Amino acid sequence: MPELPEVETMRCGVLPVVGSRITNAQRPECRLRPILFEPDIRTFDQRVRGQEIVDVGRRGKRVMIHLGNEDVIVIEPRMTGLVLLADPPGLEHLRLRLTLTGGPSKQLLFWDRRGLGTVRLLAADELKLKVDSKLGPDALSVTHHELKNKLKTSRRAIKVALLDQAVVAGIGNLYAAEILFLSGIDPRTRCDGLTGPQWKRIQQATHTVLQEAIQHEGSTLSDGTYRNALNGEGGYQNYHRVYDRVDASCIRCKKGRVRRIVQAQRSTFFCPKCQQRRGLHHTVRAN
DNA sequence: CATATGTCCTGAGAGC
DNA sequence: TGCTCTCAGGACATAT
Repeated sequence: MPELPEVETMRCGVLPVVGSRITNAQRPECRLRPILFEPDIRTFDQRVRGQEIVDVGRRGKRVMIHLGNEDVIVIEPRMTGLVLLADPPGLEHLRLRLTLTGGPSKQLLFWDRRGLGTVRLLAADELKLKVDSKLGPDALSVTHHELKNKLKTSRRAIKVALLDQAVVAGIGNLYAAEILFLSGIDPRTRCDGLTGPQWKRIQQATHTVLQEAIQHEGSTLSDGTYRNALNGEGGYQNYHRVYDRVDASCIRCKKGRVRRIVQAQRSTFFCPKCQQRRGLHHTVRAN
């Protein structure tokens, strides 16, 4: 679930450890591990030991921990991963512990209940190949020209295209629905049928929704998994306009009822009245 | 037992 | 026909 706002909240939460030094890296207690952990923990530990954390950044839905030797720890939480300074929800699913010294926190943790998340230690020259080349511009800074140019010939539905991290990095299922609601655009609209002003509205709505969500520290859904770095809940779930609100009356027009459809095997929520399609021929069929 | 948030992979089918 | 684009489905692991 962590999408851009949740990952950005994690990033800000661990920012205070910039300037700390890593004493060691361990894969604690549990034998469970992330789907991908590279290199092996022994090599990982050797390479990070004694290194200073010089910055904590973010690329799309990944947290980037930059070390003094220019190596970067790239953490991808995927469905249930958390980057924490506080003690985790349970020790059972703790996947990585960095012991720290010389700063406000004595640890930086990666906790992941489902274990689909990944942790990689990459040298500077590997970053371009393994991270940058797979991601489009960050959703917070993407321009409407970039969106339009990448998608104007695409036959995909706009909702599906917004989830493509190679197009724009950071948007997931929840925020795609919120963004298109704010844009007033039917999620089934084909990209090649969108007009210039519509691309601009999508870009503006993307910025607005993501910034709002960051201010509220992301969305903690009913499963309660997502937490900020101090193990607190996000607050944006109370401000969702359409996500997970099937049959509720639309907050804008008050008349339409929020509808749920399935696109690319994921739920899409929208208001059929506020998000009118212009013509059938510009729409991608959804089941 | 179906469902949920993200990504990667494969294979089939659509369309230029 | 041939190439490219797109989507369906499975895999990953777990709790409601």
